Amino acid sequence: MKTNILVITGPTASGKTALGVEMAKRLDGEVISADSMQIYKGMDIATAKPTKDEMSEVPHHLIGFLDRTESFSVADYVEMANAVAEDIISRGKKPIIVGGTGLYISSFINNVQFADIKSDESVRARLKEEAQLYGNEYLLSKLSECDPETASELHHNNLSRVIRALEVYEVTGKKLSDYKKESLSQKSPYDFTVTALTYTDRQHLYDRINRRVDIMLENGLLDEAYEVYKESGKIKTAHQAIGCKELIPYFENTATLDECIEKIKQETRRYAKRQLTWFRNKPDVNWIEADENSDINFFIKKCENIIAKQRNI
RNA sequence: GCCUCUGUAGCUCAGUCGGUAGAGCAGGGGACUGAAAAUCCCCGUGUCGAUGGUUCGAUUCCGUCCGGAGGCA
Repeated sequence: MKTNILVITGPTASGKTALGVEMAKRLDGEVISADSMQIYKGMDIATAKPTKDEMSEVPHHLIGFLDRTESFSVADYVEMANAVAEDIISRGKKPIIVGGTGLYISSFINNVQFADIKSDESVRARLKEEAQLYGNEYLLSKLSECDPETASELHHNNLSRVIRALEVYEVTGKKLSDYKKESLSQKSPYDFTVTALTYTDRQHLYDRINRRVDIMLENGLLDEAYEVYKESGKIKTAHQAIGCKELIPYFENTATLDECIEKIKQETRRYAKRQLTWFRNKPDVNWIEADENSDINFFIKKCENIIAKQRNI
């Protein structure tokens, strides 16, 4: 019988982390984080990592293991998450996926087999230059000649995706659309029970976000962001973290602190909206809908009810 | 008290030489296979401050009233 893995997701600041810890305690499990920013060392406040207490109560994996100067990708994530899950199960424990990076979670659930095509910076740079010289439309039309299927799904302004598709074709001679089909050939060895937290009234979520940003500042976000700012030249992907990049204008004296704080809040709200969009239209998501009065016990109860309907968890 | 300016989308403002209006921002929806906390796409009906008048027709012109800003005493 397949192992059933519990997944806890939802927008940022919805309460995933705390629920993950509680469910791990109840199921004798360990948490596998699914968060593209918590993988990095440092940035503990900005990425709202679980606290030291939470991590000592329950083992957490794939958090804070990578230097900020390193780059990372979904393919790396799926590979590592698979290895960790296998290890946890071999020790007789339950893996629980907790996080808000939709692409990572979906790729793990669908057991996407990423082919061994690393990104080629020189090819990317050249394509980017071509786009600047001849326009985005030109690059997309170039893609539609070698990979019409992918091209038809992309907008010419979505340069990074157009470039990636062209890069794949140039480096391997094979279409990205074909790779995609092949990548879904193997079903996951696990079953999944996906739960997603949300709030009946979006404003409640936004209130939580605004409050959490204020707390982050009280906890020393400024110092942490400054550390990241100092090494910004060396950082490849970690600089995208919300809560760090928005403070740069403040450090460079081109905006006030208040303006930057507002920006952090706004970007976080928008991020939450995108996360909701990601999961809203995915099949088999069990939504846990909270209101302003819901506490951790409410989430635990709902989650347990959902699990109770599964046979193999 | 008098004079001038001003009141249009949640906010900042265009505009209609009279035929019920449009940008930016905010916000909402969507996509998503190697940077994903990223990247990209789509979405603008609102008693045009209130009330009378002129007119076939007023948010637009005129009168009055109520907000707001400035100037003179």
